[in-house]
Amino acid sequence: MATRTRRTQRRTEALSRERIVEAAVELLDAAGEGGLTFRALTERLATGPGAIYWHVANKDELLDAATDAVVATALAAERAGSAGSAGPAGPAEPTEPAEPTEPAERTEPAEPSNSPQDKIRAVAFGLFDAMEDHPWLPTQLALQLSRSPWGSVTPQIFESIGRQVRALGVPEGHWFTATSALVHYILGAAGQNAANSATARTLVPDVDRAEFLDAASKAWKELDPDDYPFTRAVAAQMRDHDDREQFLAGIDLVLTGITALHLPGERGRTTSSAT
Amino acid sequence: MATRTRRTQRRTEALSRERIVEAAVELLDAAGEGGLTFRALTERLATGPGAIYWHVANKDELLDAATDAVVATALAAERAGSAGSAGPAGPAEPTEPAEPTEPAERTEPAEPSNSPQDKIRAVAFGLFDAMEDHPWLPTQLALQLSRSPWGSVTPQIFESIGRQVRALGVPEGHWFTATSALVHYILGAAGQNAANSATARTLVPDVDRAEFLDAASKAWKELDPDDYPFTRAVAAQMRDHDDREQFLAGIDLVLTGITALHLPGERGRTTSSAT
DNA sequence: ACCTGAACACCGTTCAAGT
DNA sequence: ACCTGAACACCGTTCAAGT
Repeated sequence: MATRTRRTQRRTEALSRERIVEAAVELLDAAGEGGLTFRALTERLATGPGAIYWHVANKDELLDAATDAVVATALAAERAGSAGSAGPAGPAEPTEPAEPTEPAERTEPAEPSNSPQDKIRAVAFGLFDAMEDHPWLPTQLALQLSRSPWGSVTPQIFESIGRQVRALGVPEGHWFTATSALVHYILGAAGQNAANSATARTLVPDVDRAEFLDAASKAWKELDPDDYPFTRAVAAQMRDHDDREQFLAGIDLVLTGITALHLPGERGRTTSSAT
Repeated sequence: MATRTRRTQRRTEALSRERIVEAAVELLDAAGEGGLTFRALTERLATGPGAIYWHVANKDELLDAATDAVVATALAAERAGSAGSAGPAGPAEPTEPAEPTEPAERTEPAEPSNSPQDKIRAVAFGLFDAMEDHPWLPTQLALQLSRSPWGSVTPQIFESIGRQVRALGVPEGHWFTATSALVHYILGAAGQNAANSATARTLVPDVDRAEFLDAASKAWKELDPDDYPFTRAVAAQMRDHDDREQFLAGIDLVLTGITALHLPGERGRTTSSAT
């Protein structure tokens, strides 16, 4: 009732950069890009703005730190999953069968084999999931990239993917190209997917994701037939696609390109595909 | 002299949505994301904010319109270059022997052949150049994608690439996957490159791009050897890479994956590579 | 129908002052 | 060294009023 929202929690731990970043992530998760405000932060942390500025230079730095933290967690979680080279790594990750339209016997690499390809897929899905959990992540990633292209986040992702590119046997001269291609595809596709999910949740909360894609598909079908013949033709495919399956197919496509172009001897072996 | 900046130009043409978007692009080009302000716009167009709001719902819509306009121009410019459809698709695609590691006799497809591959490269470089000319474009693209994933810009790019994927002979069932992979790579890689250029220009105006990459490369070499062995190893490659050559190599990599995976009969023919 | 411009609510950031 | 909180400059947006 009081117009003055009372401080939600007495400050138990001293203010610290870490605590501030943590609160920032919570605010972003709860209310999106617009939810992170120095005033909201101030209230949640039970301080004044000056206290925050003591630990953090400005809002951009805070956003970068939040982005860094979330990406680091995603990559660390993945690394743990494939950690012990020995570990049987548990049964088959029965998270959920997904069950999209029909096929997709397995959407993801069910058994975490230790091949470089599977590790790349694991890293990719780690980022994929992080973007679904934190819908603000793709945008912030793009913003940070434009602020400092080779800043703190890029090396993290680059390293995770690059190690596996090296393990694949790609000759050193092509490491940069191959890794860049993978990273660009992964960030782009995962981001697009996260945007879909977020829009489905936000714009039409009562409607599920399938219905959202259905609406988008219908919009595509109503495009000008002269200007957009291809997009119209592919509208149904867009509606019916399963995200994770599609994402995985794209990764395999890039992996196939890498092996075909840079591992002339082993075309057949590397990528799974239909087989 | 007067503290009040006099209206820079008497309004010659009536205010229109088109004129507003044009001014918005000019402001973005001149001063970046922060340069577009309703106050700046108001002054440049010699009006009040209310007039602008008569033609445009809000700032997001204006940014979307500016993004749309720039992308449309980029794609139209490319389309003009490769007009004819009659082409018998040429002999055996002697586009270029690739030969990555050192030479780069010519960075881009010099002669605009009519093969689908070359048209894809042309579209890609059209977007690449647009992002270099308009450093705010990658970020706005990402923002628009997160606002309305299948909005107005996506179909434009999707259509341009997708038509060529179809012309490539990719079976219909794979159109969506193949086109998505190409689009994600192109947007991601072009955006990263644009960020590099923009940072080189902005942060260190007196220093050229090569020196900027040199600095970034040095930063990579100083990363923790235990945590970042790959990134450190690839730092020199990052420093020495030629942007357009690299960009093209990535496109060819994805194209190779598409042909290898989806055109089983014609592995040799499509993408140039070493042959 | 189209435009004006004062006013409002909100935001990032600063800084003199406290402990 | 770390925190407080009032104050400042600026921004997107609204709206009663004009033509």
